Amino acid sequence: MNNLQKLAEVQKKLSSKIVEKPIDLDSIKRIAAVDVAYKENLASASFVLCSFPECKVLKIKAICLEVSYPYIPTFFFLKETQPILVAVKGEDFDVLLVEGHGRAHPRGYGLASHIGLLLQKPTVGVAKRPLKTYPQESLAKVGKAYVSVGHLIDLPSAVEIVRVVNENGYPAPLRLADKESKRALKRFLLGESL
DNA sequence: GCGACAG
DNA sequence: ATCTTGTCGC
Repeated sequence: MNNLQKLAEVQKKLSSKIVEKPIDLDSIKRIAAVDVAYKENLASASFVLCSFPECKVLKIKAICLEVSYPYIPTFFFLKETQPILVAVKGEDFDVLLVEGHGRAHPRGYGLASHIGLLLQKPTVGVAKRPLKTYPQESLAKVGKAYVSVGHLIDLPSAVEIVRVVNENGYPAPLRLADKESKRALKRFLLGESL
């Protein structure tokens, strides 16, 4: 059995630890989002915190790191987990939006689930495109976004949350995170060249 | 040559 | 994800 097959087995095992349960939207006061941008071997992970449900920006930041793993389809978490953990370290929020899938994954364990399990915080997977295969009923479409459970939340709650912060078909916090990670990356590279 | 699945 | 100008459309 090769390393990827072993890693796939790990995903299957961790998948059973994912908890799906409804969340009272009234208990959510702060929603966060993370995204990562790249430039060759450099990764820039951003963290955006917004009020909920108003969705006003409370905090925004980004960190730069060396890329440690390549992107391998269905093993996306391998490449983005480290940057995200560093960006989220020390931060607090009630629910986290992650760019990528959660349970809507061949083995029911995408990046959003992995981050949720590691942080033991509610996470929602939000992707621009669906994967080829995923568990039935695990994926929902909200605007242009494909939503799935990351951890400590259920699909109806995840869908409602994404609907509330939806802006032109995509959750505002994630759109901001995407912008910020790219902006920080360019700023970092420019700074290095001076 | 075959397949080509998030970012 | 990233490489990339103008261009078509709401």
